[in-house]
Amino acid sequence: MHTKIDIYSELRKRLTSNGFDHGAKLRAEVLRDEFKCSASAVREALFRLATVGLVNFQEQRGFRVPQRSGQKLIELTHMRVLLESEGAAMSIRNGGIAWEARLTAAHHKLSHIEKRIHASEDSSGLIDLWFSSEHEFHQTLISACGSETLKQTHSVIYAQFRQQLMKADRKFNFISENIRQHADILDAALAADEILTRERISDHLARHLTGKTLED
Amino acid sequence: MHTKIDIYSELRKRLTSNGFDHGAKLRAEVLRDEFKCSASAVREALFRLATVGLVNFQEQRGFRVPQRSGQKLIELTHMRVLLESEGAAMSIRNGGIAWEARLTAAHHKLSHIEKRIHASEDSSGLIDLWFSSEHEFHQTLISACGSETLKQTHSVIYAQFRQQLMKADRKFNFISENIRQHADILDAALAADEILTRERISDHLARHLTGKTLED
DNA sequence: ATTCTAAATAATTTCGAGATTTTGCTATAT
DNA sequence: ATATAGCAAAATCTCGAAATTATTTAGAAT
Repeated sequence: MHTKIDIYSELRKRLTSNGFDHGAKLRAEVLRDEFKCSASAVREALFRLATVGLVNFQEQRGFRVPQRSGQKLIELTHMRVLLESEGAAMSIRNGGIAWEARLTAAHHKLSHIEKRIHASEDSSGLIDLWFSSEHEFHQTLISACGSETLKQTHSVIYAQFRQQLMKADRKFNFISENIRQHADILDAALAADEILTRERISDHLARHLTGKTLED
Repeated sequence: MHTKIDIYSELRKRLTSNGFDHGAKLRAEVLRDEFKCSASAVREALFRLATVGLVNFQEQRGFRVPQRSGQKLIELTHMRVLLESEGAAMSIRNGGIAWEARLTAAHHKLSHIEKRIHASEDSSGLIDLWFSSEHEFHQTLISACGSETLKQTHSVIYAQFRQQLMKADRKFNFISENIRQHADILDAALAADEILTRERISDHLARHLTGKTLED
């Protein structure tokens, strides 16, 4: 038996990691079987997901997974740059040793996984691990900013960003560039150089501003 | 008879304009009478409001209006500065004549109301008008930024900001300072001076960063 | 062949009753 | 007096069936 929160998190996970196709219809009456609960419970979860942008809802027409869109990815990337730059700058000012330690740890973990992906032929088993480690690194970057509001907003935007890329990011052609960029961000942050950190976050995300990342 | 969207918007309006006390309990079984509908319909609306931060929800403990909090107001103000500065700068670059015209119009309307409030003894009849005009001016400021995502995020943050202030802003002690600040923002925006516009938006909102605006 | 209409089918939304959980009250013991 | 346990009342949550609305299909007319 699944609890209400399980339904929400399970759906959220699928919506951000290739569990549904873009544009797919999400019928409560169908999903209820998987979760062994009523349609209303699923419906409620879908509603909540709709207000954080991971599901589209239309009156009398049900729920759908948002379509892929180059414009949307550009906007989400822009928001990420805005929020992460600001959050990282604030963390540099307020974070102290504890934050630096957490950031170093998060980078160490991410870096290890990225190197394994870079080395191996078949990286399919490492995808989920990379997604969560990449998320953790970027989350840690802003974790000492002192604003719950900024962190919550970032988490909403990040999930939508991930959803747009759930198909595209699976080939890891970008991985060697990424390894360097993550290290560069870490260095700038540890050097407490706000301007440089902002620049490097911006550079890191720049490849999503070309409108090319969604092409298959 | 009320439709579902009416329930949502009516509750949203009350939650941002002194319709409920801070911390008040929101019982679906009670509110159903006002809307002449089932508790489930109200419950659904409350859920949706919870995910945009206008209502707090706790499992098995129902819904509440968020408490006032100096820290939260500071964070929301900071987010407004971040989003409005960026949105205004982008609008300056992309907006063109049409945007300038809309901004001038919005300012004209707001300015007219602010002067009436400044002059009159009893401004209570003008409160709602001022709220909506002030909102419209700030919304217009970022309206040509080209990013739906930024505009939607701003609208969520703005609503929460307004909710924090729904009691406090009713005395209008700040109004004469505000008249000048809005005019200054308009001037800088029309002069296409991005840096100055950013500064003036920041100055305009600065009084909410002191933690004093919530005191009665 | 195409367009329009109407019936049939399918999907979505509303609703209130029953099940579950929390909260408030009272009695008892320390 | 304070704390605890048990009981009663109230609030919340779940669910499936009924009502509403959308979509598809089939038939008729241009």
